[in-house]
Amino acid sequence: MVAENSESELVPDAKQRLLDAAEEIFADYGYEGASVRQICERAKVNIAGVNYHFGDKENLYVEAVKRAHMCSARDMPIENLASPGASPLVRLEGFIRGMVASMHAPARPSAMKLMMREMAHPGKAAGTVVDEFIRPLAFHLREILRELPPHLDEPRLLMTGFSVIAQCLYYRQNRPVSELIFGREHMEALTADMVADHVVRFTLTALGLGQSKRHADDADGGADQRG
Amino acid sequence: MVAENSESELVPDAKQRLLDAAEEIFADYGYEGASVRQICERAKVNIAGVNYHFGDKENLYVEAVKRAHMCSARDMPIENLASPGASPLVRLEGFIRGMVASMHAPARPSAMKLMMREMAHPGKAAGTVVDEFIRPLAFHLREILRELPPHLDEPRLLMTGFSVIAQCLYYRQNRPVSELIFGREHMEALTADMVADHVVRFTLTALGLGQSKRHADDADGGADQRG
DNA sequence: CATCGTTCTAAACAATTGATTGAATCGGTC
DNA sequence: GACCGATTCAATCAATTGTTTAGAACGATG
Repeated sequence: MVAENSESELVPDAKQRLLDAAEEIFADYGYEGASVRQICERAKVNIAGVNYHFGDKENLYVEAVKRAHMCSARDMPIENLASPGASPLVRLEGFIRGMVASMHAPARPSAMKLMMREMAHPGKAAGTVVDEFIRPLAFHLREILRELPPHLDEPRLLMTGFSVIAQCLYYRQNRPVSELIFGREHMEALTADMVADHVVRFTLTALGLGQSKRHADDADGGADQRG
Repeated sequence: MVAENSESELVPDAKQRLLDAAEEIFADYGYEGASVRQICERAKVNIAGVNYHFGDKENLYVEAVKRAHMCSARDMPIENLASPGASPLVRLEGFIRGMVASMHAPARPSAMKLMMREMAHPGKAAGTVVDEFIRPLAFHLREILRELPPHLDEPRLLMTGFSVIAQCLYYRQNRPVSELIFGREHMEALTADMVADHVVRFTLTALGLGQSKRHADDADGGADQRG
């Protein structure tokens, strides 16, 4: 039997170390840009370890992506923020705020980077990630939008969801180029709360649910979540 | 002297063939994933040609990206659609429609793919592309938004521009994963005009410039541009 | 024809890649 | 201690990588 993990194990298992290192290296350099030697060096594991524990480089990549998406799924706004009894409006706001927050400061940055990289150019691990993580999130948002007052037909529902997700994803997908355009300091001045407030207001106003019961105009700053 | 190009030259120069091939291969497989042999094979050029004409692989990549951005800059909404005398509202609508159109069906797909790949993970060629192409576009949009009725402060101006660009970029950056989620047929049902109409309406409504002089509610379809 | 610079070609370069081998080491069980 | 499966190790594999070399082919000029 495999030793699993003894209770007083300060350093993780070699297999876990390989997954940790693979997550970082693959996230930074991509699949082709990363070498198994580089990964094994960071993981402090012999080169043959990747073949012993995972078979080959490709399978190590797939397993790293799978674990990355499982780790990133925890702080996503599908479970923790969506109180099923609340009104669709507050559920939409919760969805946006949760998504902006997890994009702005993910619990595991390298896991998020790796997942976004795989989503930008879907490979062998994309199907699993979409099935277990992305699609439920997208359907969850669509169900929220479906219940909202301006009842839309299906294509409009789809595009409205895209408009919401696009605004949230932008600050992660296009942060490097945005920093090149406007300077890093201008981008770092945009906190998660500012971005979330803007996206919520922009989206709700676009849906015609704007200044009804929302905060008046500007200068609120009452950020409750994200302790 | 270099031969440049004789007038009755049916097949492009070897240097041009290398750039064409590099554009496609780099766009499809990325910098590390592409090999100079693969590029030279498609370009029907000897392996040493890349070293003779460009020095090394990296410089070939940079030149390919530069040319790709110059080609893609032609059908972008900064010059052809922005009539400087028009009102900022119609200029914003023109900006959005032009950007959505060039994202939906770019004149050179591989050039667009290569440019987006470089922007996703900025490398040696990102600075040039940003300076000569992306930043003017972003500043152009910001100037339009600055003149619009709801006069915003700088951070809000920035985020509003991001909301606009994010919606346009989404359909190019996240098309593969969107097809995985909802199926290719549902994505292909979204024509460029539908997307442009939605983004224009969504954005103008969000800015409080909604149903004033725009088309009434739905079912218009009067797409003028894009002959 | 001879000479020059430009361009292309075949061949090989050293280096790195992912993958594999067989032996050594470790931790239990008999 | 002997045995066993699990794990790790150093060493090496064939293949591919980007790069370079020397020489041939080309066209123009003298």
